[in-house]
Amino acid sequence: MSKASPRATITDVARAAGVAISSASAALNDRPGVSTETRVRVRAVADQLGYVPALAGRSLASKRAFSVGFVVERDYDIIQSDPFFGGFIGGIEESLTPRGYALALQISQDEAGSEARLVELIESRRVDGLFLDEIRINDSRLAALSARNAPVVAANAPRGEFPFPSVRQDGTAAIRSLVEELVKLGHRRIAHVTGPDAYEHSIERRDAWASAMLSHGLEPDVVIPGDFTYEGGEHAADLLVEDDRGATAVFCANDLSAIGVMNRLHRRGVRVPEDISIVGYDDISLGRYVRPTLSTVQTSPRLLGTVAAEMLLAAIEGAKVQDIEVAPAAFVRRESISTRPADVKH
Amino acid sequence: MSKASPRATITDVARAAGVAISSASAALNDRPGVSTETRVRVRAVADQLGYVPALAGRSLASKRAFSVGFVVERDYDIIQSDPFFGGFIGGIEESLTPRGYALALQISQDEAGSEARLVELIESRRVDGLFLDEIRINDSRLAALSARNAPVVAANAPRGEFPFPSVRQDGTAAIRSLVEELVKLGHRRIAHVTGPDAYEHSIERRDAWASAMLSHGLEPDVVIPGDFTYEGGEHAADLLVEDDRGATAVFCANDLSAIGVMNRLHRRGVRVPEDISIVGYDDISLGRYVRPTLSTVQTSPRLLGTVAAEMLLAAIEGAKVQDIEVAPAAFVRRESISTRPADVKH
DNA sequence: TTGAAAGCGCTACCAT
DNA sequence: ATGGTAGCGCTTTCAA
Repeated sequence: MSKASPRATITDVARAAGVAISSASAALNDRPGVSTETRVRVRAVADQLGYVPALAGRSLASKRAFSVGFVVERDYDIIQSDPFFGGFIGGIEESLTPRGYALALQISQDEAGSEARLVELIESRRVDGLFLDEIRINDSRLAALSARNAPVVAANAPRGEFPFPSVRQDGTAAIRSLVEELVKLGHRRIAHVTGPDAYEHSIERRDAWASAMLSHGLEPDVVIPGDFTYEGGEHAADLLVEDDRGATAVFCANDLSAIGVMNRLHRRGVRVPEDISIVGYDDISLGRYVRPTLSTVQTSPRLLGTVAAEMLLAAIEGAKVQDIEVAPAAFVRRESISTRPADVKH
Repeated sequence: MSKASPRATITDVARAAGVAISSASAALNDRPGVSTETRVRVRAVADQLGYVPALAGRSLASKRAFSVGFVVERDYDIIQSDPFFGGFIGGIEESLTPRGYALALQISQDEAGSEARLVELIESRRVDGLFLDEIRINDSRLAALSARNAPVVAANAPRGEFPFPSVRQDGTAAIRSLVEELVKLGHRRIAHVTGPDAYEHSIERRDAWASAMLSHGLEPDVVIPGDFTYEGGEHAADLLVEDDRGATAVFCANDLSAIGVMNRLHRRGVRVPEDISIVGYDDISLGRYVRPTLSTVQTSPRLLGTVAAEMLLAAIEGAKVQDIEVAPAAFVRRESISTRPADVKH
């Protein structure tokens, strides 16, 4: 191939096929009103010319961007170790590509920035719709986007009042069975290392833990603040060791902090699981690479992404989209839990 | 705000400001030929109307998509644990956003698919340019993209003949100093767990290791095939244990496989670093979360992303872009290495 | 400095 | 079934 031959346009195709532009368009897009013969001829000419429709033209005429946006709100350096991110995006892509849609991915460090990026994406009509995850209590993105009538699909939005359709994966059942498992192993004091209070899913996990504890007649009182990071887990471990309520098991709001807890306990001479049992949440691959391997709640970010993308495309096409609940997360027992140490009294 | 008020266009702005569309356009884009007074008035009207230029219009008229593409070639489930991915994308984003560009991210499972996606992105003019990483020997993407005159910037392309500009981070110096460090600790047999032969960077790391070994008068003969995965590392550990050449240290082509090696050795009763020292490559965060913490070569994916994006934008604007070399990767010593076990003879 | 108008590539409507 | 044509929202000449 020689120098930058300007790409063939639909006009070229029409001319070469000896038909009107409108017929060429109809033929290429499987619209009715074209004879089979014409359709075939146009197609042949089109791919002989290597014709690929230009997005900008389609976009301008059809008033659709053929892309959807996702803004990841993370510290640049933390994205690496993010559990949800990769899987969710992979899932999104999986539904998007066959439909000719692309994903515009943006990254933002903070809440204000991420809202600004979302608004910018939608207002510049760079995207036809948006994904939202990690919903905050009083999340300001919600009002900003509903005011603009943006098609939006959320992942794991809180139940109840919520302005957009959401795909959800229930984790409460898994949390209940994890508590039950620990109780069976003799544990009575099961602590919880939380996520940041600002997030709906932090609260949800905490509530699920608390209610499971209560249903076993146990007091959900050992609550250690965490922040979903490894370092937050390390700090939580320190607090736990200094705590005098003698927790023998800990349920952490995510795997990364659970691993922080685990490693810190180890460094301080506390044995896992002999002295303290640990359970995380997410099932990041890392959990299988640490020693002891981490018991956790297995979630399905990729599936959530696939479903979310399907929902969003439907919403963009004007359909009334219902919430979808995927199969609930499941408790996965690995090495990090065992029976309550014999010498602990209650 | 009420229902879907159609967004203001430049025509609305021009009319409201009482000027021609062309003047409004010039005023809004800082082009000369507009009086300060007009400029001010147009701007005022524009943001009173909440005007945001529509991408499709700009795109069609200016023949630019204002986005660039990146196709990640990964198994959907592996993306999660990918070290390079997140940082690189974060860096790209960092340079893109201030310039009004967005990133179109695609994911592909295999080589053929990823080439198809790249071609599709560029031919549909959905993007103005592309990033390439993980270059293969005889990478078919190269010809496909140069034939199409696509602006492309690669990350860590092989030195020598290469059709596109590349940002690179040298790792050979770090590998040399890692070998030197191990030699100082008394090691003589330093094995290498490779990446897949198909990748240029696998070869590069292996060559660097071999040449460092030779410069110390050591034979680079213990080469164990790996594939950059955790499981590949586990398998390599098995091979290593069964190998009779008595390696006392291993340099793995990446951190993930190094951690696989480490955990597997541990399970098989080989102590790290007492019996065998281990070094990885990448410096993924995970390396600091395992026990012992992993010695490694620290790379800078985010910086590579930032620089690559700057280069790509320049290339898109027609500039002749030179290769850029960022500060070399550095060897980071952590707990996974120590002196050669006393009982090993050579 | 300003305005008018052409045209980017496509879709969609309306005649024929 | 087919062709002509009016835009979509913007940039960019070119006259005035």
